[in-house]
Amino acid sequence: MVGMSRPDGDQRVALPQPDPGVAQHITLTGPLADRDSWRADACPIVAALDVLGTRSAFVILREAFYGASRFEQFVKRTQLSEPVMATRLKELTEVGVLAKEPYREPGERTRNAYRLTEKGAELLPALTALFSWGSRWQLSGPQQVELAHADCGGLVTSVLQCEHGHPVDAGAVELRSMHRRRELVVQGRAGERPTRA
Amino acid sequence: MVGMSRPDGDQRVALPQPDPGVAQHITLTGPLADRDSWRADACPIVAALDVLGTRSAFVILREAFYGASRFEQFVKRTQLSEPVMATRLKELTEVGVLAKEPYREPGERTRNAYRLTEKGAELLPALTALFSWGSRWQLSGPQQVELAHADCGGLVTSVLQCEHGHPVDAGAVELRSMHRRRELVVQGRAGERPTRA
DNA sequence: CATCTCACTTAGGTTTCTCATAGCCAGAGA
DNA sequence: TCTCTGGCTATGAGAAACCTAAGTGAGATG
Repeated sequence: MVGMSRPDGDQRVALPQPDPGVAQHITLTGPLADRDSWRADACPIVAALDVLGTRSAFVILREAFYGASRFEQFVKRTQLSEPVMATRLKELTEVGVLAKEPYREPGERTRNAYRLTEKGAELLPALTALFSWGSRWQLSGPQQVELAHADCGGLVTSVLQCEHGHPVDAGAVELRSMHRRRELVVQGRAGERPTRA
Repeated sequence: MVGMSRPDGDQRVALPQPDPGVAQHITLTGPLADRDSWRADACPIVAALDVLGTRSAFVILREAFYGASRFEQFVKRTQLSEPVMATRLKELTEVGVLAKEPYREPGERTRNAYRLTEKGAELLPALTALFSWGSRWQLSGPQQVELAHADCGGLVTSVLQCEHGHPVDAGAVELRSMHRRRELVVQGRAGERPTRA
């Protein structure tokens, strides 16, 4: 997808000179410490990409967050073809990221709207993270958009935080195997679906 | 990529019954309010996907964050083929997400290590967000992994925050066009690369 | 010099994503 | 009943992402 064709105005620019790599990484703990002793068979990132692994899925999600709900809107606003749109909407509905909701305009027949479910809505941090990164490192020039906090006007980004509300530095992230922690459930808002533990 | 073939143990499971879509979306402001009046030509998400739009790129990044740096490690740990690895590493290096760094083991010839640059390291929130989402909504069963805060042991996720440190609710996000805000630069740590404005 | 290994490259083929074009069908309006 | 429209579906083709298998080439080791 690197040379991914984009139909419209391309304004990609090489922005910064990258530093010779000096970056912290995640610490592997316990039985995971020896990376060559295990395989990432159940990788959550890959599992997520099984659902959103296409450009079209991301773009459709973007428009869903921008407020689109009807087939026609999705097609027009994403510039994707109708066949792709139909396929993707069906898939995203099947996996529960979108939900069909019949609606009827006066003098029209019943049609389906596609709305984000809670599962879909929870993709916002992922989309936002890509948005911020792309904005900072890949785009330049005018005509840019940004995400702002309605309350204070500040730029919105996606940051690492632990369930106790601490800001988490990249160097302070550990990967560990999850052995049925039943006690650490905190901060789960009521009505949440599959709260682990 | 939805039916994306995965070489190893697949343990995808249908977890929750999605609700009939009722989710807040982002508010479009100013000239962007009428979504049909503009095209998302310079979409930062698409720009990001131009770089990481493949499964292999994500998986390579994952392993980079897990500590891999050598060609052989990347191949073994990602289960990707050598041709794909060579191509992807070159591309990721070219766009500045990874940087080559020559190293030499005693009794070996000089080889290249690939390390995350700052640009690459800043993808952690995006990877983490996908990680959390995939873990919560797509995976189940044992053998799962999770990200924890080294300091307190709490689960790490990616959350929305504005530049003033406020937690941002999904309903409080606005999309606006960015007209050269030179004043609002806050919180920029020294040494940061392309701080806007 | 011959051999080995690691880091790639080349060649060939399959699957998936995408597009454009052309239907199809349900229901409203004439 | 005929037509129009919006929401899909079907078909066929090109590009891209992957794979396996088989090189290549630089620098150690024997």
